Amino acid sequence: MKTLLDADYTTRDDKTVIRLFYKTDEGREIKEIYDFQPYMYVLPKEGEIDKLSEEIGKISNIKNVEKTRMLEMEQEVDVLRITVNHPRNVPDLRAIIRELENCEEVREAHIPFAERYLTDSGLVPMENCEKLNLRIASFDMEVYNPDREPDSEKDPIIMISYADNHGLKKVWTYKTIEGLDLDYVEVLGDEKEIIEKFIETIKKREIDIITTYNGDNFDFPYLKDRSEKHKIKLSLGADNSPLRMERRGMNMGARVKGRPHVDMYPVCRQIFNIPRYTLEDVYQEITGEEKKDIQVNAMAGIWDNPTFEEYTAFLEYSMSDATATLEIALELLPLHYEISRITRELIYQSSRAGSGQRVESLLIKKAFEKKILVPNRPSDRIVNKRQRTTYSGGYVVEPKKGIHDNILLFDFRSLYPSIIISHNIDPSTLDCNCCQKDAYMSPTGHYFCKKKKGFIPENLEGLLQRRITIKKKLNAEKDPRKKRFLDVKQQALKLLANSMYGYFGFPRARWYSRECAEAITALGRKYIQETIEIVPSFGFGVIYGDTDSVYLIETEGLEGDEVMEHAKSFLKKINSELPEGMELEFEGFYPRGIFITKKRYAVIDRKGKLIIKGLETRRRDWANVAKNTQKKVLNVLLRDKTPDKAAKIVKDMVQEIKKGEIPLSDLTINTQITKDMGEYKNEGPHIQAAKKAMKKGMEFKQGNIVTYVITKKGSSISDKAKVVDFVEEGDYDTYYYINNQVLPAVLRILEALGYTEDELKGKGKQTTLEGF
DNA sequence: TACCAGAGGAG
DNA sequence: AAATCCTCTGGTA
Repeated sequence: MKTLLDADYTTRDDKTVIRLFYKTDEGREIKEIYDFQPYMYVLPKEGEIDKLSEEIGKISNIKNVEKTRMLEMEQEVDVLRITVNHPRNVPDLRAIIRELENCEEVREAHIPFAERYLTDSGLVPMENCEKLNLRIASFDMEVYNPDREPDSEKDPIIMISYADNHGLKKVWTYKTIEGLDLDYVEVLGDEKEIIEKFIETIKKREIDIITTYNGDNFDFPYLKDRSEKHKIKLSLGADNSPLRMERRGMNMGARVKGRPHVDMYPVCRQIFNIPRYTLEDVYQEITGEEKKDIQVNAMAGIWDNPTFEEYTAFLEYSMSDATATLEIALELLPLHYEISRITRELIYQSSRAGSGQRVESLLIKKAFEKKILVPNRPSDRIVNKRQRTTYSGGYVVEPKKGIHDNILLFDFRSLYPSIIISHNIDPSTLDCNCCQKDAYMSPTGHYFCKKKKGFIPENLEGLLQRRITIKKKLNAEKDPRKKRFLDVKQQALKLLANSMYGYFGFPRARWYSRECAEAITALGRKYIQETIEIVPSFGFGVIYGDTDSVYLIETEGLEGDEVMEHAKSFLKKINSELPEGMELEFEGFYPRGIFITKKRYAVIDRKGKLIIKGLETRRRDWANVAKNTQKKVLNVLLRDKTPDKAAKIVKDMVQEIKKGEIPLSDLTINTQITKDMGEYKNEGPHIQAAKKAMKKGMEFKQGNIVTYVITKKGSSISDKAKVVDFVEEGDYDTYYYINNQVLPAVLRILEALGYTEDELKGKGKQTTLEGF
């Protein structure tokens, strides 16, 4: 048994060699493939294939020209398959060929060579990797940082922590202290020695996967710089090749050949929705436990003049970074193994890929199997054009504002995927020539072929059917380990199925089709609107709805079983009229809910669990004081049904804030820097806070989340905004936190119940309590 | 006060 | 480098 961990190509004697990095029962294996050459397809102008073939034959660096038949928009076409001697010549040859008189188009010239091999060979990365018991290690570094942000030119690495899933835990450092007693600490001579020890350990312990937390942007590039300083070859690769930093779009990826490096930071940003993505926050999200943390600005001081307690705490912190990263990796990697297997992308790629890239990888593999010509990547000009053409999305119902009791929720199961499948929505079936009258119609005026199944609907259906099979197995399975394995499998399939609609509308997609994306959403609107129209005839009223869901209340004085009977006949009626594969489901019953505006509401379920949507409580750019107060008010209204307590909660919190005793952790606001720092026309509080912090040596760039507090000193809000690291406890603007945080968050809710702002601020009388 | 840029959520 | 719809803030004129 073996599992494919990595693949690349190299050049030997000017010939290409594909290398496949396997983990096997015995150890590892690097298989080399010599007989695979890059190629591209060329579509000739109508009837000119022979002329074109002749023209291409005259060009140098071409190994072979051969006629073949491929599918283009579900039609068989004659094309030329051009084999090239080396991938490095592909771009130039493509440019030459596409200018030839008889050439219509060049295809598949831009598929990276190693990926091309994986596609054509049908190899599945990470197959059986669970059975092979992969050796997974994590590492983290602490760096000397007297100027806050370390500079790899001068600031050495002072600790490297390491943990693997075979029991080894280490912190390598080169300073000790009297009485130091931590069994995992190994004190070596200097920075060079700890780096060498790290490299040696990865190799000796036959590590298969290296994980880090932000290793792409910090640990690996820093380690690389420091290794170069010491003239150490950072030969971590399974073939002893050095670590390589690769460009991946806007970001960098640290690549170790044959021992894939998986950076958990981008993985966590994709999977979790939390206010911040520090290792501590993510660790808490996964395990529910607090992780040790120490102040970054204290590190250099501790290193220079350590006390026993401080140094021990520093070492413990360092160790916990590696063990936490390992724990996170062990938790999240299984999903990525599965995504890797489904999309047949290397784990190095798939762990860093976005939804669009994953869908595309999957489609390229499936296209190869069906001999479908892969569409080219759009040029920047086309991408720009696509970005300018927008289309309409889901339908949102204006909510009936206020409190409602006994709410029923219905929603369409996988609305967009089920529309794609049941209406056969695909670029190749769009406005086909064969079934104009009898086709699947879209409200947009386009129609979709009924005779031939489209490429994307077919594959989407495949994903969903596999998911159904797996879910059946999952329900029958007793062994918790196997259950978890199956659950991860179905999650991965769901993830990919749900990405298909977005892919149609993604301007950089090869299979982009605005008509398809538009048809999907238009049909979605049609079905939800038709559903809403017949609601009254079953004795219900619509409280709210968004895209694929409707919240209903009973309106004709029915009770208990009678309500459920009506709900059942409502469902039956809707479902009898839906196309096969689409289904409206009863999703839940909520004794009470409060609806504020579109996309902002809260309901409580029978178990007393509060479900809050869109409100400040759910947003990272609001302070905890406001979020917690809002949550308390919602609890009082929905759970305890004691609205008069709400005013007291708010008044008490206002007093607390005035006292100046709210801890900073409840005052911080998190906002992401979404643009390049220089691109801002309007600099909001987070940007101005970041800029001030940058003057003090902190680094900020696009993608970072700024955690700031509105302090006492300054004129405007932005002026008062300071990154939390530079704020003293108690230094906060009470006026701002009362009037711009707590009050707006709670007033919005109370106003939806009919209170006025003046009443709530004690200026008026509380007479509008009746009604609940 | 009206408008905008910017952000982050829902589905 | 998945889509659109929507609310809300802080700054500006």
